[in-house]
Amino acid sequence: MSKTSLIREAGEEKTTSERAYRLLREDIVSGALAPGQKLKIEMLRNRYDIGSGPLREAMSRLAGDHLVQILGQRGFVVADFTVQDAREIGDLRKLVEAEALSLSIPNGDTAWEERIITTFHRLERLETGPERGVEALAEWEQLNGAFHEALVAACPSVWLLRTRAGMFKHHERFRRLSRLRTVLTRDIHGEHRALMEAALDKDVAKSQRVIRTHIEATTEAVINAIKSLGVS
Amino acid sequence: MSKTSLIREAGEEKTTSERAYRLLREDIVSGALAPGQKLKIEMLRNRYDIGSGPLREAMSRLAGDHLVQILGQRGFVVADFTVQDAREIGDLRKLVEAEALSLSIPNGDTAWEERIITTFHRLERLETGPERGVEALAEWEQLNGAFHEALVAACPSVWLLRTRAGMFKHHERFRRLSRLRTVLTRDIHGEHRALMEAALDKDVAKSQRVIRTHIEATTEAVINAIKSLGVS
DNA sequence: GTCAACAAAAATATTTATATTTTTTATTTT
DNA sequence: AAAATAAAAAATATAAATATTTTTGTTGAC
Repeated sequence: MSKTSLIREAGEEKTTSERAYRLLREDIVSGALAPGQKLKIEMLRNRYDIGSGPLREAMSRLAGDHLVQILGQRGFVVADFTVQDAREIGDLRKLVEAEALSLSIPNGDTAWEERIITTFHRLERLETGPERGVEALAEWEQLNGAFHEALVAACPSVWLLRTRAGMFKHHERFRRLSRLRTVLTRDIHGEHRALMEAALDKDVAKSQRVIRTHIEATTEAVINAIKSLGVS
Repeated sequence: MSKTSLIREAGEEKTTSERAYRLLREDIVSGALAPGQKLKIEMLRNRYDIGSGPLREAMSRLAGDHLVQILGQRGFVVADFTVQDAREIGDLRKLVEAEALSLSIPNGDTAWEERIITTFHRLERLETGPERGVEALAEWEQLNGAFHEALVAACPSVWLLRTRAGMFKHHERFRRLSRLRTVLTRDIHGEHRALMEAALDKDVAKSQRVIRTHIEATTEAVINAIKSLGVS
């Protein structure tokens, strides 16, 4: 079985473990593997055509990311979450992202500004364009993530960025859930514009205010969505 | 070979993977496995008498904690660190621990206060007692960790506490390094006392000031120690 | 003689396959 | 209904096979 060549063609990943990690992570964040669901080795082997070794390694790594929980001698489950988790992660994201932004702004050069403008326009095109359905969700998520990342990209602390990215990724699990259910009454596009303008003005205090409000609003929307779904 | 019974006698851990995780983590944090060192499977198998499967799982998990780095098809290494890392982790710890403390204080009950007092006194006994050598280092580290944890224990956000614990643990790698080399000119004991008093007074603003100063001082000491060691 | 290019060998990492242990489920007995 | 037992399923660990990287040694050009 020449899996090797196939992997190499795909391009990036050097090992089966890495592929398993990426695939599992995607399926957990997207919700394809539901919170609380048991991750049976047998099932996953069929699903991805990957042996138990690499799968176990991938799940161990995901446990470090708090996306998978290890149950003693009883296997792995997708990490469950509650309304409380959504609130906590939102608050922590607020704390960390505001800090990262305040360090990024005074450090931002022309390339940083251009990246913000570019990612903003891509996002704008999708947000103000013709209404599209659920298929646009993954795309919006991608562009939204790129915009937020562009804002903090000039922050010199990789540990701060790493922590921010972790919280953002976790929040994505919730955001996806909420967008499937709620009509977006918020003016997200306007919030994004305000964010961009404050950053390009190099107004740290205002940027922090805006991002905090933005994340708070997102968190509230997510929490309402979760509650309406009847999740604990 | 009846390893099982041995594990069970030891008590806690249900799987070999978990034991491997604990052992490796200890050896990395303590410095027994040096930063940048290659973690060859063969070597680790001899060292711990554990098979490659569990070892690889443990290292994958440690990669999630950023204590181990995965090198494509070329194995694992102990995560290296620089002066820059020490500063960033210190700053992040400052941000997160001050926030956790400010949420803990208004939430603290009598048991919380008693725990702070208890852990402080244990630490005080060691810090003001007869001068001891390097053997007391691990003990001091343990008591210091317990005191800091007691302070934030009433914080209701598990995600915040989790992040704080991660940064604290990372900082421990640096702290150990610094204590091996530098004479402690700082009045750490006094800082700890000020910290306890501000917390028990339920003075959030003062507590935050004190903890920030305390962490800053620790970070500076660590950075000087690293520089004197000639680490990049 | 030194350096680079190449090929073979060794070392190492990774994966799969197999064996063992543990947990869960079903069945029977008290 | 509760406890005990047996059977099945699942998780975990070991050992063997496979693939990759690194090292070593050789050849040939300059």
